[in-house]
Amino acid sequence: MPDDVYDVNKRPYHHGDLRRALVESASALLDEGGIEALSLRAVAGRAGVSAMAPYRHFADKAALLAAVAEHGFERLRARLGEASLEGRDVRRVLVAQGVAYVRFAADNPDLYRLMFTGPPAWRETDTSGLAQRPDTTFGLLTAELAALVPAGELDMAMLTVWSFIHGLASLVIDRRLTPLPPDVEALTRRVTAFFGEKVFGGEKGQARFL
Amino acid sequence: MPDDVYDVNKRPYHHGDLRRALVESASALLDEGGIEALSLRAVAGRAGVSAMAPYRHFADKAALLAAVAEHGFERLRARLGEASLEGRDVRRVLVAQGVAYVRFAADNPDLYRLMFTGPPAWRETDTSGLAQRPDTTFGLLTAELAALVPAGELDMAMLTVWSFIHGLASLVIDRRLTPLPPDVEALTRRVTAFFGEKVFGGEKGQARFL
DNA sequence: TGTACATCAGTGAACGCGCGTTCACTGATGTAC
DNA sequence: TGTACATCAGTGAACGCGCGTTCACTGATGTAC
Repeated sequence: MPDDVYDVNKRPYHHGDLRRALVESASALLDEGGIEALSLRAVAGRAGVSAMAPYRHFADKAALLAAVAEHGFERLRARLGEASLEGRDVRRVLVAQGVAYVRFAADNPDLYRLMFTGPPAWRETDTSGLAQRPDTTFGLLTAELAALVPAGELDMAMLTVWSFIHGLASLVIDRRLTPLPPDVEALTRRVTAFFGEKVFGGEKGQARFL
Repeated sequence: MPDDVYDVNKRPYHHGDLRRALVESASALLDEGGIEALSLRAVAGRAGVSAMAPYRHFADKAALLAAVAEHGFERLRARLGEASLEGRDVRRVLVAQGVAYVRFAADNPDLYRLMFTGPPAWRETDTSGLAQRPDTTFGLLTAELAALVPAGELDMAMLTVWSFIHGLASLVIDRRLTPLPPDVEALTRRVTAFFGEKVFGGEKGQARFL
């Protein structure tokens, strides 16, 4: 009989990095079965751990969901960061970020819903830290705007941009565009460019793009 | 002892208009306790009827929810219709409709979420009839656009407007604007006017509004 | 280096709950003759 | 006008399920001396 030391299948009693593993299990479950598949027991089971183990790392289910959402924002931020490298033309970057934003939502619809709408229990909670810190998602998306609009319009422009892209992403993942266009990404590119041209195209006398 | 005929509290065995009563009970529960409070049993109970009675009128819970959402779209459509009477200036009407739209969402957040996102079970279902018939909500909101944009841009303009206003409404009801502005309605008016001016303000040589 | 012991990170059984839905039923209504 | 009977619209008990969470526990680890 092999000693336990040599039994690869024998998991150590202590996991080592269970918190991270739980967040990843939860994200995977969300991806595969949607928010309904995301039960605490399923998350624990997928991480190879008993149903009670998560309580060592999270106060309750809501706390785990918050960590999943936070992880989602990190991933979205990374995508937007990549998009901002697509050239030096500010308008082109904005379109690239818009496309990346909608693509992220389309690739992770249930995660995106969790990030923004969350479970009903969050309604009264302050979850502002998740999305609005200026160095995070929203900030990245709108950091370029300062170069395009007068200072006095910056707040309005930021809110306009965010509303537009969030609305577009939401309509796409909730299947509210009918008939669903065959190429969502091409549509996103077109409408984002249209929006950008209208809102920023004529500013400061610069040439329109696209 | 009074005869049953004289007992006002004695409900007749047959309800008479239970279907409508159930939709109204469900809407009220949604308003009071959110989507989590909307169980089939609670809906039946509030209508003063046994837990099984709804099955005479709806195939299952999802069918009841669909009826509630449909009712919501009717109410939203009525609000937008009223807003369109606020004058003859097309841009002014568009702003009024935008404000009415966001106000509807803010007044009925859980209903609005049900209408657009719905329960997970709807994800694969075709619910397009709810929102996209051209004579309904979306159509009302964008019917005015034809006067403002070239025919070739109409599709893009409609999608832009809808994305913007749906995104704004969603951010408001999901509390994603921090700090929450003290007067959401004033903010809505400002940003909608800003959006309208940017997107339609310079078209066809007409003067900008607001 | 060895040992005692506090602390940490898991286990596993069980509880209580509300849910959607099934089942077999009964009271009320409408209609053919 | 009366009656038989099909159909409609409700009742009420019960089922099975998965859930989040509680409880008391045990194995593993780190540290003071």
